[in-house]
Amino acid sequence: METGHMPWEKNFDHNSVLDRAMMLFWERGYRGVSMADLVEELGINRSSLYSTFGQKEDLFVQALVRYDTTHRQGWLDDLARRSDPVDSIRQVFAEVAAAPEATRRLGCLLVNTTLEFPAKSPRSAALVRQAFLSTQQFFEEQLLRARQADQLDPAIDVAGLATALLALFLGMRVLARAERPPETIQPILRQVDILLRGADLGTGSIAEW
Amino acid sequence: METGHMPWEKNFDHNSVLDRAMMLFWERGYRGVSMADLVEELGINRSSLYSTFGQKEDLFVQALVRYDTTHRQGWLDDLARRSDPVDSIRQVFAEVAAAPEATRRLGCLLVNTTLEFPAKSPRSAALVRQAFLSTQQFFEEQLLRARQADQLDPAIDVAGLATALLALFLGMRVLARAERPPETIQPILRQVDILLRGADLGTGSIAEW
DNA sequence: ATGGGTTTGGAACGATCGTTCTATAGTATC
DNA sequence: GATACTATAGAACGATCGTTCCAAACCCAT
Repeated sequence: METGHMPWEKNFDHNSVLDRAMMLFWERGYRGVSMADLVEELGINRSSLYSTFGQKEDLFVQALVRYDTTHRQGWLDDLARRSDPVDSIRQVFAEVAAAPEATRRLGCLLVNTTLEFPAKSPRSAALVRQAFLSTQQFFEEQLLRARQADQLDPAIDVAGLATALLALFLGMRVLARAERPPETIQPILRQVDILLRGADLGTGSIAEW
Repeated sequence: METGHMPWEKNFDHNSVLDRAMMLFWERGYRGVSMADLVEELGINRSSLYSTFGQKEDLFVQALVRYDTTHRQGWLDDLARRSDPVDSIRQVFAEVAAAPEATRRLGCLLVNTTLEFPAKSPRSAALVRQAFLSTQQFFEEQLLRARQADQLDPAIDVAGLATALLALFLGMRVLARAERPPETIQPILRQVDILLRGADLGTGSIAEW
């Protein structure tokens, strides 16, 4: 059969296969990808797929976890590391809005999953819930850091704004998945700025987009 | 067979059957409802189902249209008729947040559809796109009416704010579908108020929630 | 050279999918 | 009362679903 590897090690890279599976679920949704599709497009054998990743739902959960750690958590961590607290928040929206059409149209796997699963997979639901909470906490932490650095109107309700930012972010992802031209999403960025500036503060301390 | 009706008239009500089909799709998604489910839960015969509503996707599109006209357009029209322009906008968010758990958890069929369908059904995609646009226009119209009634800071970017409100609304529906306790959604209402109040206007002309 | 352990290829499983088809029940018209 | 027409009931279709199973291929250890 000519595999050219040790019989106890797989002849495919675990994470790269998982990444491709994640991509397929991202594009077509859980129910839109069949096991036959996975076997074909991952270039991995049916038996290997089951022996390494378990059932379809198991595989999906693993793909979802991987998405969460790399595309969400990793992304947010990068933003927080690279930018000011206020700018890191603005970057979240800016990067989604500025993403190339193909990427933007995928939306967010976590959001897509929420709306596709009708309480069927408790693990997925819990994962998504936790991811949303974590994103909200990201916003809240950045706002707190901004406040401490005097970059934020002290009158701002940090927790409340963090929730609204989360909702704006999720809504942006929905709009991106619908076939909206990018320029119709752009105005959201300015409204984020207004919220960050505070209700009654006409400050110029925040740089332009 | 004892049907007790004229052979040329159906023995079920078209719209009430369509409503129940819509409800099923709303709860479980397009792919989550099989034709067998529909036959069983609608109490209508398989053949009747096909002869009156066509194929599954046809039925879904009809259910989607019905949802759009009754639950979205009709709802928004009611709000606009019953309230001040500004209040009608606030009511949109207030009613979603205040809806009973069971209703809130359904989210919005149009939003759910967006994320479930990966460009598979062009009709559904077009419908959703149009519905989102119409909702955005609702916000914009109310804002314009508010401006004409001097209830709105003239400096506000009406079109931009309408887009942001749409995103906030969609995000709220996503959060509602995830298993969030209602009090975690509530803060969004205050942020909507802040946006409606304008970036640099500390007015008290807007009533409390 | 042989045997153990593991991946691989691909057939095959029952269940369910959306859809079609045939036979029957029922009421009008002629 | 025979005929035409339509809704109903339910069997049946092929296709595809997720999953399981088995034999062949492979490399190491002995």
